[in-house]
Amino acid sequence: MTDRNPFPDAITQADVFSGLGEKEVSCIFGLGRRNFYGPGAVLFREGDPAVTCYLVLAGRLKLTKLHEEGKELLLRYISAGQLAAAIALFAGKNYPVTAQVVDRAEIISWDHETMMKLLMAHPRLAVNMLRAVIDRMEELQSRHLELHAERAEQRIARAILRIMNQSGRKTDEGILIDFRLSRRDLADYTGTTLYTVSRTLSSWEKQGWIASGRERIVVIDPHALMLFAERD
Amino acid sequence: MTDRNPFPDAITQADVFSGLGEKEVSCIFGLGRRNFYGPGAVLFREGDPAVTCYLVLAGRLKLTKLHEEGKELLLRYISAGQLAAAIALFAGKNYPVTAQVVDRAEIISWDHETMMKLLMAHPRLAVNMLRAVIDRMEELQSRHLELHAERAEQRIARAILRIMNQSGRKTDEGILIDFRLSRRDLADYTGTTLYTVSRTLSSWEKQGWIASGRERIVVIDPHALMLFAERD
DNA sequence: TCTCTTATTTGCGCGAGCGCAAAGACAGCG
DNA sequence: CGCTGTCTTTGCGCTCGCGCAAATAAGAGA
Repeated sequence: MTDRNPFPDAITQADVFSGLGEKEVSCIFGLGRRNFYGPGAVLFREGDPAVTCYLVLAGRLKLTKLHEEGKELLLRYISAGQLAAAIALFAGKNYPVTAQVVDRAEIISWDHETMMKLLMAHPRLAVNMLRAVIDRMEELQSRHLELHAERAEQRIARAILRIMNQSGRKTDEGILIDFRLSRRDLADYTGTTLYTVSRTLSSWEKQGWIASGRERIVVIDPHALMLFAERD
Repeated sequence: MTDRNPFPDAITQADVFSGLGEKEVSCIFGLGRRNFYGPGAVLFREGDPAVTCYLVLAGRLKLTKLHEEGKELLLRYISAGQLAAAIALFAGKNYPVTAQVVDRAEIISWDHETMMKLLMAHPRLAVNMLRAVIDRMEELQSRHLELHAERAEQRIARAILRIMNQSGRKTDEGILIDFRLSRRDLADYTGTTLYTVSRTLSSWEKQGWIASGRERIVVIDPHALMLFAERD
């Protein structure tokens, strides 16, 4: 993120750009708008007309879907190199989710017409996006199955392992999950409640599998969690 | 489906082909293989290497995902004009679901390399597929939210309404759901059990909202079901 | 350092709906 | 027309985990 290297390799080589030439990528980037957002900022809200697609350059978003007063579902986190709101390609749609910044984030965005022209000009880009969406579809299908078939504690275990794999940072204590993650977030992500998550984490902490503080989790024994998630 | 009109308008004008010329469509069709399948036939099984994409010309498929002995989730039905297994575009993947024929079905299929070439040659096709996948993603997200936030009976109401809208046929009794749909299927679709579905349908039958028999449901009062699904 | 706010823990009771079991209904087939 | 397998119904008990309430802990800001 220095001035000399405005688009780090990690981004220009993001999955959505694989197979595209350097020139094509910089042309695509040139048509987008870059912005910074602080923690808690809302990129778009569920129900708003979908007019803009986003690519996260740095930081992290969370996508949520609302249901009545207070109840919400945390659908997924979007981290650097990933797209959000592919839906905005298609005119006349509304965002089906709300996107909120977790950490401070840098984001590039394209409006609907621009992105559609880019897709028609670069079939490879369309195919890459198709792949990204299909991958997410698969993940969501798996979580849907878990929600249907597994007990609350197992879903919590899987959620922690999934988030750990995506965003874990190794420390001498164990694998630290590197952003604010409250009991409430985990509950919204796993389809349980704050209370159940808290009770479960407490019991794992007593067993020495994890260490946890306020909005902070360190996984000490991932293997134990895996076994727990897999067992009948 | 006469000899003179091997691909009826309903199919050649399917959403995935919108915006493509007649010549392009017939070229795409020419590269596929057509087949008939009987009820219960399995097109592909979860975990098999994904090598072929399918488009349903007539009939109906169901996509399911397995979890342990006997437990399964019914992800969605695929009816005429819809694609299945877009995942097969990408080498080295496995089918994440099982596809089974419900009624007798006619299906056209393309292997992985062919479809990938078609996508690169016809960006419009790629964009249409992207749209189809995104639409399904949205539907799955909504169902995921329901599974998380609503009680079993409300989810069953929504499921019946959704299936009714997709496949209802008007009769003098009410709106008939036009294919074999067992209590077990509904349970797998809504994430409940056969028992809960049976109890719920019985109670609605007593209220006169529906009529039901073995693997058969007629919706008499859709409005009552809607109100029931929406209420807190 | 003190205060205020927000996150977390834990006890307790309750209700939705799961799941077994057994009986009843219906379709298909010879 | 009766047999057989499958689908459906319904009673009953039990468990998971929700959800309130109240206490406690941990940051954030002045």
